[in-house]
Amino acid sequence: MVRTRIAPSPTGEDIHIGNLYTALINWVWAKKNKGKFIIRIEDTDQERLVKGSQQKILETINAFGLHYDEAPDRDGPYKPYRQSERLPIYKKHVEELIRKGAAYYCNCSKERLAQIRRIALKQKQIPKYDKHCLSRQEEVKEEIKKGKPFVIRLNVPENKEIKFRDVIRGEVKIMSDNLDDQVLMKSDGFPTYHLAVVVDDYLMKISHVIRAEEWLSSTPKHILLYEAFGWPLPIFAHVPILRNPDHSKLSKRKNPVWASWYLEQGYLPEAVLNYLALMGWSHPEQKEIFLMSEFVEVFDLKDIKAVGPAFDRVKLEWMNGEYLRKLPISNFQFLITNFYKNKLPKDIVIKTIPLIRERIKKLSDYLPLCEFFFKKPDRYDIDLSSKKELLVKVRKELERVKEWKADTIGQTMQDMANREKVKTGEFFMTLRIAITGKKISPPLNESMEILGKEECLARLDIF
RNA sequence: GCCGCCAUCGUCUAACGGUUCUGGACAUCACCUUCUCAAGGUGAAGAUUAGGGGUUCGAAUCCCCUUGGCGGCACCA
Repeated sequence: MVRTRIAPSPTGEDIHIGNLYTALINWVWAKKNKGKFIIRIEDTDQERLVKGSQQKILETINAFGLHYDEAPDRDGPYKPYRQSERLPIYKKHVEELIRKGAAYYCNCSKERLAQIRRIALKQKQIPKYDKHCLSRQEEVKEEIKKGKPFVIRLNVPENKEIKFRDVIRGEVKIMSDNLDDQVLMKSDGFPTYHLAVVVDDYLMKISHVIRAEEWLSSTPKHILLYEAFGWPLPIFAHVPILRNPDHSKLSKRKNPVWASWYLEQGYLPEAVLNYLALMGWSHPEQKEIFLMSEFVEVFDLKDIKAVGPAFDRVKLEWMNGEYLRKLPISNFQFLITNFYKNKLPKDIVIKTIPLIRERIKKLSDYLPLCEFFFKKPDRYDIDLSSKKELLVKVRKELERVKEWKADTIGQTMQDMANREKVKTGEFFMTLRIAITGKKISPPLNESMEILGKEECLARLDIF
C-alpha cells in the first residue's frame, strides 16, 4: 500500500507554493498507486506557531482540489494527525532510544553551546556538539531530577558511512562525522522535526517520503534513527526546490509564494497544478497541457529531475490563458461572477465573454478590460476635445441605426468614415475612446451592441 | 569554511551510448490576419550540451577534476 504525506508547519499565513508542489507530487503518486495521501500538521515549534495557519493551509489544499485521505480535519486510522497531540508517543520512543544508547540526556547551558560553536568556527571546523554530557549521564540525570532543564540528543556514531537510496538522486553517501548530535527532544518536552518525522512516518505507515531537497542533508540523521529503532526504511524521494527567476530559492521578495495568492489573482487551480507538474518533469509525449487524470496516468516518481527549476510566472499566465479559452461559456461566466463576488450583473457578463475570452490570461484581467460595460468612463486615454465635431456627427448617424446589431453598427460607421475621409483606424479609435474611455478594448461594434443604443448615444452626448 | 545535491537555447524541458551540425513549449522578433488589444497562422533568431581530461569504434548521455548554482550545517521546520 502506497501511503504518502505532506507535513506542513503552521508557521506561515498559508501553504507555500513550493509546498503545494511537493503536495502535488505526493498526491499524484498516491493516486497513481491507488494509495493514500495524508496531511500531518507538524506544529512542534511552539514559538513560531501562527494562529489560523493550519486551517488556511487545509483550505488552500482543498481549493486546489488535492484530495487527501487522512488529516487533522478528516480523521483516519493513525490519528491524531497533529504532532502537538502526539507528545506521549515521542516521549515513549525517545526513552527507547536512550535505553538503546542511541540517544542521551544533555543539560549544557546555552552559553557553553555557543562557545563550542565559536571555537569550531574559528578553527574552520563543522560546528557540532562535543558529546560533553554523554560521559556524565548519571550526573546529568541527578541534575534533571532536581529540576534542571535538559534536552535529549542523538548519539551519532563516529566514522560510520551512512548510505541511502533516493529515487530521484540515486545513492547518497555521507560520513557520520559530518553529523551533529542533533537535539531530538527539546527542553519544552516537544520533539524536534527529526524525531517526530521518523516516528510518525513509521507509525503512520508512510511508504514514500517525498519531500523537498532541503531535507536531503538531514536524511542521514533519520536513517540513524530508523536503524536504532530497528525499523525498515521508507522509500525516499527528494524533489527539487522551486527557484526564483535568478535561481535563488523561491522567496517572497521575488515571487508571490502563498499558494492562495494565485487563486486570488484568478489563476485556475487546474492550470497552476498543470504548470507545477511541469517542474522537473515532462509528459512522455511532450504534452504541455493535460488533465490531472492524465497526469496520474503517466506520472512516475523516478522521472523527476533533480534540477532546481525556475518558477516562470509568464509561462503560468500563458497556460492559464489556454485553460480559460477552453472553458465553456457558462463555466466562464460562473467563474467571473464568482471571482468578483457576484457584484457584476450576470446577463452582461455572459454577453461579454465571447468578446474577452481570447483577451484575458487570468480572471483578474476581466474588470480592467470590461469595466466600461458597467459604468461610464470617468477618464479618457486620449483627449477628444479636437474630435467634438466628428463625434456629434457620429451620434446623429448612430441615432438613425434601426437594427442595433454589431454588423449594422460596423457597416454604418465604416461608411461614415469613408464619407468623412477619416482613416478607418483613426475613426474607430476616436469612437472607441469615446465609448470605452480606453485605447484597448474588446471589439467595438460588439461592445456597442451589448451596451445598447441608448447608452452609446448617452456616452456621445457629452461631446 | 565544511558536507551534500545539481549542470542542454533567457526560462521549462526532450534525448534514456549510435536515426541529433540537439527536438518541443514559454518568452523574443518579423510577416499574415485586423477598428485597438488579444487570439490564430507562418517563419526567424536563440545551446561550440559550463570548462578540461578520460572510457569507448562512437558521449549531451558513463567516470574523474575544475568552475558555477543551489541546499544543509539551530532546543526551526
